Amino acid sequence: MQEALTIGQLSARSGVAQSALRYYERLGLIRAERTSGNQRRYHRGELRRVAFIRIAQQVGISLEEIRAALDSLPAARTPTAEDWARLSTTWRARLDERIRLLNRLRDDLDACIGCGCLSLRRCTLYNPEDNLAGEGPGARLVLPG
Amino acid sequence: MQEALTIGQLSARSGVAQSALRYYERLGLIRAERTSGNQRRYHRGELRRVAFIRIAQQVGISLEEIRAALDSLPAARTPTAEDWARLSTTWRARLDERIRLLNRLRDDLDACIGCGCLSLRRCTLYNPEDNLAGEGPGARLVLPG
DNA sequence: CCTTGAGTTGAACCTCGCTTCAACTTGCAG
DNA sequence: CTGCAAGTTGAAGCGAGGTTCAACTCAAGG
Repeated sequence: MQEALTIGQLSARSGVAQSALRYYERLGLIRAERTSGNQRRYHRGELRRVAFIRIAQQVGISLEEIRAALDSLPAARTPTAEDWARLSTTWRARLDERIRLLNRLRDDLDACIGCGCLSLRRCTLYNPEDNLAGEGPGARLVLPG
Repeated sequence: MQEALTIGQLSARSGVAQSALRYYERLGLIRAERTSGNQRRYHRGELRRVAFIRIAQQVGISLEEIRAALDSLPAARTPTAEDWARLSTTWRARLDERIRLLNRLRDDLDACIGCGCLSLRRCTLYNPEDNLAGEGPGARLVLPG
């Protein structure tokens, strides 16, 4: 098993376009060594990073936030299982939060449809606190989060 | 209760910037009548549409997809509760799907961290079907959805 | 050698979802 | 009627997250 991956190999393995991998490198999300001829060679560990990046993106986290999270991993040595676990703990909270939000949105929508209150009056979804009467009649849209 | 809302009123009520409301109109997401002096006047029902748009956006649905969904509402008459309910049913499925996906992502991540398999080998998260051995050894990243 | 495919760069371009701007016109209160 | 806030337009700009392109170099096989 060879130690380093070319960009083509990393792209094929990760399913991420080469242009995107170079872009991630510019943003500081992944790292590569260079051959004498200036070609990128990736540690196998970068595959983990790329996977992590795509997963995080899926749940709506920006590349900048992802970069910040990945910066918490030690650059000098290969991250251990504990390093990843520490990072994962933080992110689990994010996932939990998003799941909670989605559930609330769905349930609220169900409730609104059910009660026929999509008129935006007396509706917990659009007017959660019912304290917005300051500027004339009617509710104001308040988005959760 | 006045019948029509100005753009300023709709903006204040919905929490959406006027520029965004004009943008939505250009994309065909909302509609407005015009005064003799060419100013927009919104039916109160447009408030529902705007709220719907923001909610849908929150769960990561593009404006184009939202437009397609809203096109299913009758343009001629004010949508009834049944019209909205029909639309909501479709979207509930979307929400359920996204919730399912997020849960899976979280659980898989937990499992991967737990088993130390973030090496992308023998890992259900990165290699759900374990049938990707065609092009050399090692797993390929396969994103769900 | 020569060829061919894979890799390199910076710059330009793209879509999405808006915001900002300039240069006006309308609506309404005093 | 004046004055001013609120509305109008099209065009340009922005930030994120990339892709595409031209012009080149590198690596490996014959």
